[in-house]
Amino acid sequence: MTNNAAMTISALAQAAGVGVETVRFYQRRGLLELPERSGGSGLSGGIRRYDAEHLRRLRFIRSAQGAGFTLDQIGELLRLDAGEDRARARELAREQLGVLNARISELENARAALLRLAHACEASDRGPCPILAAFDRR
Amino acid sequence: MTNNAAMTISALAQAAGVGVETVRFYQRRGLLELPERSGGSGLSGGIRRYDAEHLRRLRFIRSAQGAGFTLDQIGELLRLDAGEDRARARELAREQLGVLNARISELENARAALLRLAHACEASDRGPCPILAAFDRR
DNA sequence: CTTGACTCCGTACCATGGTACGGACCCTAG
DNA sequence: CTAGGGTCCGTACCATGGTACGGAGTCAAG
Repeated sequence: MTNNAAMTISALAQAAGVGVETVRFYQRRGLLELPERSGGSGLSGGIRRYDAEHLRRLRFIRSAQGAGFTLDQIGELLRLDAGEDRARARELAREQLGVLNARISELENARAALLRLAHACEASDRGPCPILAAFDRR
Repeated sequence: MTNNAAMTISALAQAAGVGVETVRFYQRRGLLELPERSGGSGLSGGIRRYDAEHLRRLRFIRSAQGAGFTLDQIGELLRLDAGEDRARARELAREQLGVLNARISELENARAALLRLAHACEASDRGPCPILAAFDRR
C-alpha cells in the first residue's frame, strides 16, 4: 500500500519524503489539486484519497525546487505541462539553464576555496586558519 | 576614492555590490564591526569610516554565502579566522564540502533534466511539452 | 551659515517556504 | 458502538535574509 492509487495524505507525504503540512501548503498554493472526498456521508464529506499522479506531481515539485525554481515558477511549469505554450516552456528552461550554469560555477569556485582552506588548516594544529584568505581569490 | 582606507558606508556598500541597508544588517548581526565615529564633535559623534579590511570582510561574507553558508555559519567562520581552533575550521570546511558536492550533483541532474526538456520542446510548436516527464528520471 | 545630501539608529515591514495548533469530523479495530 | 488515531481546514507562527521608514545628526559646498 505504498502508492497503489489510493493513498491518504500521510501516505502520499511519506512517499514523497515531505511532511503532511507541506502537502497541504502546496495545495493552498495551488500546486497540488485536492482530490474528491471519498466518504460523502456527512454534510462535510469524508477523506481525500491521492493517486500515483498526485505523487508524481508532488515529486516533480521537489525536483524542480532542487533545480532552483521558486514555487511560483513551479506553478507556471505545472500549468505549461498541461498547456500548449511550448515557446514559453522553452524560454523558462533556457532561462533556468543559465541560472543553473552560473550557480554551478559559483559552487565549484566555492569548493575550490574550501579545499584551499581545508588544506591550509591541515598541517599544524596551532594558530588561526586563513579562512578569509581562502576566499580572497574571487 | 574607491577603497582608499576611508570609505563612507555607501562607498563600502557599492564597492561590495550590496545595499547600505544590507551592510547595516550585517553589523546588527555581528558580522561586520562598527568602526569608530570620526567627528566626535557633538554628543552623538560623527560619521563612521570604513577601510579595506572592512571591505574584505564584507566581500568574504558574500563569497561565503555563495558557498552556501548561512549567516550564522559565516559568523562562526569569522570568529574562527581570528581564533585558534583549526580542528573546528577543518570540520566546517569538510562538512560544507559534502553539502557542496551534493548540491552540485543535484544541480547537474537538474541541468540534464532541463536539457531534456528544452530538447523535447524544440521540435514542433504545437501541443504540450512533457515538463513533468523531463524530471521523471530521478 | 544655510542648504541639501548623506549618515545614524531603532523599529517595522517584507517575501519565501514552510511548521504548528486546535476544534471538528471520519473511520476502523476491538 | 466507542475509543484513538488520522484527516480537514483555517489561522497563527516561524526562520532566513533582507528592505524600508523616519527623525535627528553631520558635513561639505556655495
